[in-house]
Amino acid sequence: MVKYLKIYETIKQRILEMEYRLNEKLPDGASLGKEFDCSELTIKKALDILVADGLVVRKRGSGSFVKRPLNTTTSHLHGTKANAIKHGKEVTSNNLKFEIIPADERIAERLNCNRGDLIYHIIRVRIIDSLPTVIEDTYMPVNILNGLTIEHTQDSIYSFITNQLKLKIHSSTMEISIVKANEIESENLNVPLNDKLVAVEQIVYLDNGDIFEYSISKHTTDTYHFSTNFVRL
Amino acid sequence: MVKYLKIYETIKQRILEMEYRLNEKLPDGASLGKEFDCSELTIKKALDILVADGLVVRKRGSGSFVKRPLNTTTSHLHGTKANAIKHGKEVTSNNLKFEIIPADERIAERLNCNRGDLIYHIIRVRIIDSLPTVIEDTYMPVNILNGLTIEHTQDSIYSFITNQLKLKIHSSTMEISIVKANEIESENLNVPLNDKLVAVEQIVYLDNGDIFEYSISKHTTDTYHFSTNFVRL
DNA sequence: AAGTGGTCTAGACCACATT
DNA sequence: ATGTGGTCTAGACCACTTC
Repeated sequence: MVKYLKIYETIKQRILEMEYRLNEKLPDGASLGKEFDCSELTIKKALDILVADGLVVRKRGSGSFVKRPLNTTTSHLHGTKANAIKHGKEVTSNNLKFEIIPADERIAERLNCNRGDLIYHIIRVRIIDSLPTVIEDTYMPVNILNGLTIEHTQDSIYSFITNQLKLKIHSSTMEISIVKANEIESENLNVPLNDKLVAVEQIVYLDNGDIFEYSISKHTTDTYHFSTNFVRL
Repeated sequence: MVKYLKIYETIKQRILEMEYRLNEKLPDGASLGKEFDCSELTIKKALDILVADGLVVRKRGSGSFVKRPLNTTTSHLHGTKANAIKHGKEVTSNNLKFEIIPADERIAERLNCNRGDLIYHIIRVRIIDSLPTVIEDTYMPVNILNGLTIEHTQDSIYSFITNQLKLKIHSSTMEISIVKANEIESENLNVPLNDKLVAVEQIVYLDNGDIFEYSISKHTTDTYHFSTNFVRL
């Protein structure tokens, strides 16, 4: 690991373990540079990540201060399964569809590919702690996800992507709105027809700029919970 | 403005105006350094912001490439009014409550202040394009928002904070879930009792680490729409 | 082998806050 | 006046990609 990340981890640890306490002033750049045997700029890079995390505030002329403790945000840069496991829950999947189709106009636009390109189309009901909770409608380019099988979809597609294919997820866009359950959704999620569902539309980017997923998930309202934090750029 | 921000703006402009086109390779660091008469590190800082924006991907060994066009994300680091205006909508407010109260246990924890500290407590119904759309329950420390009047709450509190008090918003945390309308909400939002609403709980931080707002907003499901993008840190 | 980004240094200079 | 962070430079060295 590179130096500034090591320093970042070390200082983060100190904050989380209260070695540096809330509102306490951190040592200045020069002192930290001596401690970690590096230049002040390298210290700055480490502290800048802590600032983005919201754990530190730096004030020109007065110093760097410890701020709020880390809050546990569910990252939507992981899959449904990884998030559930992080919260100690069991996930199974019920595949409604696993097919390869040519991209139509709309899908091609979302996936930034050409019409006719081959696309995995997967519809799954995710069952969390024995409760049908989400129905996920997912589109992924075959040329990126080459080798994806129905077995992977039973488990975690994200783990296939990161562990097997060694691809790295960079970012995602997300839109949340409320929709009414149609017949299929009603049946599979065990809710009344026209009951309200939380619709989440996502486009997920790899760090090379490629899009590997476009999906629409519909969640039951009882179970849906989303939390995040923003930092102004 | 500092150099790297100027360079960032310039290059962003070139991408948005298609001078640098999608998937096109940008000039390398040394060339850009010559063009902008600066060091390569300064170029890197500018390009790094474009990477965070998702507009550029940098690949060690091969170069920097233009990626997807900017998408219009509604920032929740602005107020309800600013967001509505950006979408060309009219906002008015109907104040249900404007009081100053001492912080109880729960509020003190959320606002990271002491029990008994004075807090503005404001409840407003926001009417967007003649439709009652959100009921906002807001708590703000008096010592930070000193001078806030009921007139400001009729308009935009955010504009008071940024324009009058010259405070800068740094970040926010946000939680979304679905709840049932109680009597007050049902009446004011003109929906049936127990109808579902989108509850958004927010804590907003200033760049000095202080919290200036804790709020719970409840939106009608017909109108709620949230979009954002994440970047993995 | 050549091209290109990423990390790191030492030091200069500036902007802002505190005393 | 002093302390502290922010920007910027010039150059070294390394890691990865392409040819």
